Amino acid sequence: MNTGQKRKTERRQKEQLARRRAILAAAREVFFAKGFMDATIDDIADRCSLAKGTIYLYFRSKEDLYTSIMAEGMERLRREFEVLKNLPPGEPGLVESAFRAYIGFYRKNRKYFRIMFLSSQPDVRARTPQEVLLRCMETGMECMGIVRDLVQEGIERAYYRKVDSWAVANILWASINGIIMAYENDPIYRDEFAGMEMEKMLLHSLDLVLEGLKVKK
Amino acid sequence: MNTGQKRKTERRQKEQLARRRAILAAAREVFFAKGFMDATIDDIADRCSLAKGTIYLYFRSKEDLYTSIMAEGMERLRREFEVLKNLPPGEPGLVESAFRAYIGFYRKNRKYFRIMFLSSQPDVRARTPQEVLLRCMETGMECMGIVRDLVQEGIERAYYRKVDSWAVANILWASINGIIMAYENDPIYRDEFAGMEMEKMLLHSLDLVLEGLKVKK
Amino acid sequence: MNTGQKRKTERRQKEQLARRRAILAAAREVFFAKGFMDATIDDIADRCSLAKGTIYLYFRSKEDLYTSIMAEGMERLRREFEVLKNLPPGEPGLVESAFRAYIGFYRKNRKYFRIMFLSSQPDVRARTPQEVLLRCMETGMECMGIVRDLVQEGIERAYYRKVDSWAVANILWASINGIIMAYENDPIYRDEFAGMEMEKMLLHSLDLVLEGLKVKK
Amino acid sequence: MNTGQKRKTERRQKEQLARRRAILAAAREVFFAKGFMDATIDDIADRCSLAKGTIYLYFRSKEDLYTSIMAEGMERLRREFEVLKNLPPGEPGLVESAFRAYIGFYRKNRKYFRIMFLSSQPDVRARTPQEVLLRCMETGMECMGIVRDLVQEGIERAYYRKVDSWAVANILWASINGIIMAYENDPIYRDEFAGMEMEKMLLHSLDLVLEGLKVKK
DNA sequence: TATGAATGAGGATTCATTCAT
DNA sequence: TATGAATGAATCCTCATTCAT
Repeated sequence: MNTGQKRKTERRQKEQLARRRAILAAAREVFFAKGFMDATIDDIADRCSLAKGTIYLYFRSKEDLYTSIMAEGMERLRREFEVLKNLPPGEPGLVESAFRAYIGFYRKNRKYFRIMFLSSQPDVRARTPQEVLLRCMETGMECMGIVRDLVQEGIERAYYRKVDSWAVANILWASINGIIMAYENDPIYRDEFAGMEMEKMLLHSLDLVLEGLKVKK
Repeated sequence: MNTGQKRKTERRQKEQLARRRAILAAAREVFFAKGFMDATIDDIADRCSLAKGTIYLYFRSKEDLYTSIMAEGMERLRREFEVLKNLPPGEPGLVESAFRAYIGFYRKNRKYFRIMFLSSQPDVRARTPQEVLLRCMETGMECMGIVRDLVQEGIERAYYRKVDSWAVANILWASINGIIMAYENDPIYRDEFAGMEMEKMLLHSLDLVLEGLKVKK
Repeated sequence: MNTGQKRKTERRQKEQLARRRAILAAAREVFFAKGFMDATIDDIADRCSLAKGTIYLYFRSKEDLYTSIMAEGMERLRREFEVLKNLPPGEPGLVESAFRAYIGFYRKNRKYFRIMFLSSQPDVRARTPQEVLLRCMETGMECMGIVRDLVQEGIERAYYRKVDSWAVANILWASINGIIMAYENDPIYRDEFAGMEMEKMLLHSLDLVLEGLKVKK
Repeated sequence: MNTGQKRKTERRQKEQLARRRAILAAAREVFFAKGFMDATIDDIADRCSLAKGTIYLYFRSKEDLYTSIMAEGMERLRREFEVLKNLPPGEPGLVESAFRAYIGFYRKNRKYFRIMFLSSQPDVRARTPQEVLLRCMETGMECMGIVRDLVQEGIERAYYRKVDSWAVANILWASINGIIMAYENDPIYRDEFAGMEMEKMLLHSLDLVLEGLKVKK
């Protein structure tokens, strides 16, 4: 009630938030490095110099931690795409911007990918609460919605052929994911096999799809 | 030495092969249903009515079993693509045929997908022998090589623009994987979100890319 | 020193007592409901809306709390029996009165029974300070002493045979406990098996023993 | 099928039984000494020189072990009482024989008592499968049924008053339990307080009840 | 005095792998 | 070769207790 107490509470909340963040940071590193199965709570506790029990004051379980990282990644993605909403409409090249935004997101958050999009093993799924999966999917849908709108606008302005803009958004999305996944799946893929930098491959892909979208003269 | 012994040996080898197949079949079912982490050797032994110890006479470890399934899937894929080699060259629509071959493969081997392409978690990777990963990748490359040749031929016959045929093969491949993955990742995706059957989405994607490949008049 | 301070101290002491009682009340409910093993200090702290640390300002340990409840029960029992001391001596039926007093106590304090008489598991014992066990036993002895006196009086007035009055007191006591325990041990016992209300069974028992005590004509 | 195999199987079964017994023996000692809460699977494994995991090949859980001991005790009790069924009917003193049988059982199986009759804490109950509790109760009922029959016979032969023989059986049973419990609850009880050996006390109790049963002349 | 965050020892259970028969 | 009993390392989570504020 009085200001002293209020301050105290505030500081405590700040500390709690900081602690939570520290744990999440540790968990991120450990999960990124080892995956769900091989990561241990001890690893995480050690890395943030807290007692094992403390982790459980902030997160209910190993799964809870894992899905928190998933949600974190999705939130980052959402933020990256928010920017696109504020682009001046009507210009050509907006789809390309979206594409580049996604690439940018990937570049900045490589490690999240495995956790966000590649966790489809039944064992991992079994441990992920439906609710979290749904929230992740919704975020993805939201981002794809933005892409769809951009495509739709291009169609309306006669830059693009009359295609199903929602499908195109999905396809663009999936293509990027597929390419990233191929590269991520094996570090040697890039140089030895694909013979091309991932980014160059992604731009190739963009070019191909955009070309396919264009109205023919 | 004598024919009797030979026969005996032959029969024994046959039995061994059958045993090995039975174990693989059991492992397939179990891994498909539960994923690597949640599957147990007991599950597999029970399902093929063999003793746990017997499994270890045929496979070195749980990982060995898992990667054998991976290799199995790859082999199936290779066989599916072999057909494409024998198509009469020069006709248009060959790329589409390859695309459809891949879709066909997926339709017949849905469950292999997770194991073949989605096993990129570091924990699973850590347990997969490099050698197996390489073999899988080679098979993939081989298949993509076929697609590349088809694209290349299209370019030479002036059906397609002069693009990097290897990149296009990779992109086609990745797009399909990306789309399948999106659908596989969540069964509710299809109806609730994408609003479209996976196959229709795949064909959309093919259309888009092919359109992007075509020479403009 | 001055009256102001004194009042302050008094109020503080009152508050402390109230706090202590609140904690005991919470502990009672929790121990009654869950037993020692499954009860947690958190449960207790939550139920009395105090911080976990506060509990430790009033009680040394979980065991301390538990044994305090034991002592509490014994104190209630003692109070119930105090009444018997003031009964007009010499009348017949005094033993029956004692018996009924005990039943009355049980009826009012059912939940204490488990804690008072059934805590003989070595694990619970190991955590109970000798001193508390002794105090409990002394209280029990005191109450049995009253019963013994009543029996003794009956003998002297030639209502009863010349038996060991102390043994009889013990036996009466044990019989009641045994019967109550049988019923308490399983709620289904009463209806399904014993085919009789506990109280009726207790009175049967009293009747049998009293009959055994009576001088034969 | 062939004799060799059969023998093998037989021996294996024998070994398994022996192992199971060894584990039970170890568990008995540990549970007797420490109670459920303080006993650990490690204790038990150590005591029978087996690996912890081996325990779980024979028993599903710590609870399963505990209740197996309970059942064991009940089985011993049943066997002790079986003898009574074969007593020549019609003689006086049969009830006394039953009483003595129970005392004999107790003397031989002291440690089972805590586990059989004193496990009424809600926490212990919560971990005991209903089914086991029921089976235990049934065995108890069966034994009491024998006592009831003996009482009934006494009534029919006019040795005893016309009382509810089932209630008397229950009361006899409960009295013994109550007395044993009092002594068991604290080893110092016997000498310091009751001033009498438990067995003497039990016989006192028997005397009292029998006297109460007798027909008065 | 009251708080409640932090601690970390402790224990049940699982399961891949081995090995005696 | 086939068996399946035995192993024991590995790990998640709980909770009584402490202590800085």
